[in-house]
Amino acid sequence: MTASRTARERVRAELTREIIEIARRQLATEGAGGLSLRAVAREMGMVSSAIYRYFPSRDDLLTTLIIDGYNALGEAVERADAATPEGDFPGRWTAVCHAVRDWALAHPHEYALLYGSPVPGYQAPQDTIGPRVRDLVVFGGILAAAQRAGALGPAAALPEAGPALAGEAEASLADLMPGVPGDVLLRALSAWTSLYGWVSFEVFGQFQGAFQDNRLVFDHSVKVLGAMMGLTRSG
Amino acid sequence: MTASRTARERVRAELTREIIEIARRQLATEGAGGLSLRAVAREMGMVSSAIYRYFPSRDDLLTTLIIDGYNALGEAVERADAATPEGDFPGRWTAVCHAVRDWALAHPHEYALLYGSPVPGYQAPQDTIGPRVRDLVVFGGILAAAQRAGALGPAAALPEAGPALAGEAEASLADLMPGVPGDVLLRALSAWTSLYGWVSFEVFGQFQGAFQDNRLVFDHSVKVLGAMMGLTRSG
DNA sequence: TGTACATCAGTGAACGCGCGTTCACTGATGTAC
DNA sequence: TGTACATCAGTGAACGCGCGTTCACTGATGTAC
Repeated sequence: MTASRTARERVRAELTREIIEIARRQLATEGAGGLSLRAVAREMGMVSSAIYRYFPSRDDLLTTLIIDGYNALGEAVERADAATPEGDFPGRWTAVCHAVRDWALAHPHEYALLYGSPVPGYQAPQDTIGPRVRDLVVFGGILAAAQRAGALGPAAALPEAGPALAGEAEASLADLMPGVPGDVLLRALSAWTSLYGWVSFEVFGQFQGAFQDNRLVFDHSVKVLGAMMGLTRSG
Repeated sequence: MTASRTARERVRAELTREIIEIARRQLATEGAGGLSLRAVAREMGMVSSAIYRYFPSRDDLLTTLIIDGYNALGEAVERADAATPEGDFPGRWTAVCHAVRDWALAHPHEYALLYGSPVPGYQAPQDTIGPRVRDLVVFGGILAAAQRAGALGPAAALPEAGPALAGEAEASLADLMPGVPGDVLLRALSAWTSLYGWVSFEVFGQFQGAFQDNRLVFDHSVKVLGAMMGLTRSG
């Protein structure tokens, strides 16, 4: 009977979903490395070996979580982009950024799984590649569309921070960088996060051979950031 | 005898160093979470409990490694800065960036320990705060000095990438962002790494209350990056 | 509709492993007189 | 310089824990005639 076969399969799908859900929750409390099949089984009220009816190994469960994570982040980014008027390219970029940040803050351990230290002993299989770049694809789409629309020019004048924001930046960073105006401090912060963002991407394997010579690209990137901060020579 | 007391103490200091050294090496092969007192003891040719004569617990050893890591990175950054002519502020910034990247690539697991996912169950004690900001202090010093020297103006015109670099960027990213000039692609890459750098800092606890309202600061930062990319409205 | 067989989910015990930490101990090294 | 005592490093056994994975099994669910 197709109906009854579907019944069994439906239970199976249901339990599989439940396992993933519990695993995700455990990730959130124990952290990336502490994911344990036995703990999942315990919470399911199953004996530990029963999990193997659903996932052939711990790594497969981890892979599923990773793929789901990239997809969740990707969907959030896609939704944020789609909700912004098509021609408002700066707005779309901003929306994407907020989507990434909001999702990450709401799912810190999943974010860590995707963009933090690689899980020791775990090698991501091919299946993760597609979902992994979903956010990038959105970003790329925005840039490409802006280019087609003629809305991608040379760097524009950077927006000034309001006095409130500049004041907060000065209050936070005055001891580290005395005398530097808040506006510059904020740009410096962007440069700093860009530096560590790059290095983390590279060290944690997010780039994996994207460029022939990472160092050259990095070097240029850093010089752009220096100019963005407004640094010039003296003496 | 002061001499003999020093002898015993010298052995102690020596072995302590050796434990740290082995632990650091293990970090490099096993990853951050896989650091094990027993494994260290094994490699020392000691019984596992003997380690407790040197470190009261696993977390203390971890703390030592973290502090040493921040200090090593900080020293590398300080050296790079000091080796650049004082008035060459863009050069100093660039040198600092390369120092961070070089150190991270040379010590990926230590970098992961410092800037990757937080180690589950580990709470960094107060002692780490000083070493943690050594690199930032250097950066702050450069900016503050540039300010005093009048070498910190409004954002300068961003440097163009040479044709070789632009070509490589286009080759790498053409499928994601078709039609976008290489020069813009490179700026976009900086913006992208800045986004994820920020989010990682915030999620992984590097900011811990630096600003009253992270979201506002982030929002401004993102708009600066949008302008840097040259995004404008259309339609 | 009813029966014989095949498929599959879940059980329970076991294997072999590694971990952090405690504790009573031995024996060497250092100290005080 | 020599002896009695205190300090300290390292030992070895043990506690109690959790892990991933395998395997022969029971019993329920689905399938074919």
